[in-house]
Amino acid sequence: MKNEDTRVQYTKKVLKDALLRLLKSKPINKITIKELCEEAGLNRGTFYLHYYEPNDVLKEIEEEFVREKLAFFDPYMKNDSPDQLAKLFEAVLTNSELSMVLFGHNGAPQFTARIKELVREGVLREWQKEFPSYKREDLEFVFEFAFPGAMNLMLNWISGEGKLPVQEFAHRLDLLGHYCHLAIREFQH
Amino acid sequence: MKNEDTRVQYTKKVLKDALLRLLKSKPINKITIKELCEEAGLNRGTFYLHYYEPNDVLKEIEEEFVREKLAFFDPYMKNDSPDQLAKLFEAVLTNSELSMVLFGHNGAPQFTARIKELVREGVLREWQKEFPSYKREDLEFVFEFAFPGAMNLMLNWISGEGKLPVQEFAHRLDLLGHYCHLAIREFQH
DNA sequence: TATATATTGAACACCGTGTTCAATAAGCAG
DNA sequence: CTGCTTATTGAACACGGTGTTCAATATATA
Repeated sequence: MKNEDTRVQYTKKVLKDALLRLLKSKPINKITIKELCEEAGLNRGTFYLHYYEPNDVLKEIEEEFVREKLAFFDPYMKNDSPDQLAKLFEAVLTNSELSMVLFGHNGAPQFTARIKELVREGVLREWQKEFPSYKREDLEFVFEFAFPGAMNLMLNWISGEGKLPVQEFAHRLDLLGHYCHLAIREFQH
Repeated sequence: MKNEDTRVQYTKKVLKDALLRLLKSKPINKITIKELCEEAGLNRGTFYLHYYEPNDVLKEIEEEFVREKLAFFDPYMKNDSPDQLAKLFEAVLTNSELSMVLFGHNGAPQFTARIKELVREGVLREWQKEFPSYKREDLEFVFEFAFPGAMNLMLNWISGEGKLPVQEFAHRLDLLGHYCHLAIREFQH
């Protein structure tokens, strides 16, 4: 009873594949259980044995992506190297098709929020180390500014098929993050 | 035949009011035509005389908000003053309830994009004036970074009932935008 | 006041939903 | 390989929202 039944694994896999196919042409909330099952070649009743709505399948896809490709963000790994950003790009690049769906507008509203929370702790800790004199709340303020911007740039970058070389793109993100901190000096309270 | 029929005006108004009421508890894509009409006290058939789906009503609400409250962004008004930001805050503050819905997660996915395009031209022109030596594409790169961040901060700020004084909040946004430009100096090509 | 037209309520077929049931297929443990 | 367990299937069902129609009614406008 170690692993899931082979049949269940198959069912979930074809559902995920079918969903990703459909997500390229329409947003998640326009995808119906019926069409998802037809795309997957499954009986509609089978869907209800594992999920409640199509978004559940998407959540599972995200979960896998985070667990398998973004494991290095785990704070327990004590990965204090600033090349996390580079690793993230690598993961995104080698899974660009999937990333485009997850990060894109047809993707999951909850995904961005998921990544945000995943990244928050590590980034704030890093920043706190670099700027010990700054207040935690000011760093969070800047994080709330910089994170969505970085996500948006990344989405543009993936979609645009990476006109900029990876190194330069990462360099710019790094720069922007860095310069945002400088603003804190002029914050008032 | 100057204006719309009084009855049509009434119908659209109650639909908008009803939709805003419903949007406080659930996202737009979960709102059904049936419940919207019941909330509005209208016959379901009446809805189809003016709209196709609930999102159309939301789009019209946005349209009005932009036209009535954000008219000063119109580039034809040649409003070259940098107090556009302050005016935006004023508009958002005096319509905080509506703004929270439009900017928030239950609101319209297209609204943020709408504002983005509305603001883009003015902001880029302003920046180009301030930093004539910078390339247009670099300024756009920074805009793609700064805009989502600013929107996110604004949403947080409205929802948090404005813990920060307006002036200080606007000051910080201004600062962040300014410091982002400094990064351009170190861009490579 | 007379005319135009917006709204209503009812009815309709259509479609996706969520659930059930017995029959069938496939995996898994011994 | 065999027997047991369980996932999947196909069919059926009631339910609810959709989109459209129609004549009847109410209301605005000229």
